[in-house]
Amino acid sequence: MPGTAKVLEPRAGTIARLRRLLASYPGLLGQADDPCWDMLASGQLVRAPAGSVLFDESSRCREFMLIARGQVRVYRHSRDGREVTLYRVKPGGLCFHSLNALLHGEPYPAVAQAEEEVEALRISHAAFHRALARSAGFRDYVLQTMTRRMAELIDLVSGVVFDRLELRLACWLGQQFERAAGQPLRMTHQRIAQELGSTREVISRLLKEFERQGCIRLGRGSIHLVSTEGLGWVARRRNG
Amino acid sequence: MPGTAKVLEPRAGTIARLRRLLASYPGLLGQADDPCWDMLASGQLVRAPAGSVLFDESSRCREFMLIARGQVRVYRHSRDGREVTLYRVKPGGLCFHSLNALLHGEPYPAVAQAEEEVEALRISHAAFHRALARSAGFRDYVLQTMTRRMAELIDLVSGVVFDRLELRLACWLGQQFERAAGQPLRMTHQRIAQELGSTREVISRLLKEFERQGCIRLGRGSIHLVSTEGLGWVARRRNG
DNA sequence: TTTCCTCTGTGACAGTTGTTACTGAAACCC
DNA sequence: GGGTTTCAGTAACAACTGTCACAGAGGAAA
Repeated sequence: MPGTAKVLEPRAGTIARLRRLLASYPGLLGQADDPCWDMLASGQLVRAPAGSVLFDESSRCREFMLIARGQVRVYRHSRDGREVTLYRVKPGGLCFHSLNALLHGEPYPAVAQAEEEVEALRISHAAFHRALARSAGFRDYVLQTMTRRMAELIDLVSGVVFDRLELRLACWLGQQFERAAGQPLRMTHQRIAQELGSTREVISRLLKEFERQGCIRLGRGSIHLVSTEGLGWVARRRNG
Repeated sequence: MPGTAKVLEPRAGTIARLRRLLASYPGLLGQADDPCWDMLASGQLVRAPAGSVLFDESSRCREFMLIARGQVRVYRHSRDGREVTLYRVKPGGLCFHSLNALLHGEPYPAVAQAEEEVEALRISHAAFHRALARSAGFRDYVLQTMTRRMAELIDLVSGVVFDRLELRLACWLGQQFERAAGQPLRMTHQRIAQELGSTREVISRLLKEFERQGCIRLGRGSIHLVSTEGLGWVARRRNG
């Protein structure tokens, strides 16, 4: 049908561009339909520098964001200055808090901070709701992603309730080294404490113990993996 | 249109019956459309006695359930025999774990146990997916409920990470007394421990302390409210 | 080099929570 | 009543975690 081809061509170009941009969203693109592409095409590409706060306890997020590059850490403060990471939003995932704000209109206390420079597709309230109403693919994507995140949160709960900090730390280190393919981690003890909801001194103490056991080697601002087995041996004693 | 009225009559009857049955689901019924009613009408009414386990760590739940009466507690075990309640499914709510199983096909380790006799509408895998694809109202309901539950879970996480058990217990008691309109709670210390992920002795110790402070009065298998203010005073020192 | 600042190490201590062990009271069933 | 089970109270202890205080190492900047 050469007649329709002309009309489709610019759209095909847009779709190809979006496909490149959102290459990390197989779950979304794989089942994207027309209304979903409409929503994506209406999105506005935005950038946020590393360290910038996307929303915090007081402000509320009014738009829906699809992260194309970089990652966002969502965490909570306690009154006495401690923190816990609740989850991370990476390319392919979505932010529960923006979803919550869009669906219920109520803000939800947490801070979202870009850990690296973030490039994201910003989608308006209206376009989001339109896509949710019309695109089966988008709905599936949202539901799938939400339930997966919920499962992570439940693991977090049972970890915090049942496991000693030593075990949680060992597991966390194991994951990090796996992601980094064994490369040394550039990370201060303070940041690990904020990750796990503890304090610097306690983390230092436990790390030093791991070093004495020959699992890791500590440097200033860095942690080197020495023995995956040793770390795994500690981590396997989990309780959950 | 008297011609169509005849056809609609049995359906209208079904809908009226379902409305009565699911009276606690305003969020669902308020926006129910035809495909949603189809799903509900296809459901099978089932009963489970108090104490029965609907699914546990090994079995997986294959159907979607809408609770019409009674409530279900979903919790996790630790290796050493402790428990934490993750959430409750009550009339009007839905079970994340069945959702997870239906959407991802993977089981998720937790136990669901009826706390009272439960009457529920059991909906098949197929009918669930059909409704999800066709009913905007059902989708909205699912998403709304899921995000609300997610918010509860996040509160649970920050409570467990930041707050002392004393505060969590005081808050929990406060909520229970509020629900019971000040009536004494019928509840053993053991069950409270399982609720909060602790042990009986610790809960006994804290409750005794509350009694000494004049907040509550303890009996065998029951707790009487003495001073809402006293309890509130403890609970207000939260950290989250 | 000197001066900061950040990060880490550490010891001592306190508070909280879990564990063990045992006691007795209350309810329940014969 | 007598025996049994469930529930609560308690004390002593151990383990874990957080807090405070301070020392010192390593870098960066002046």
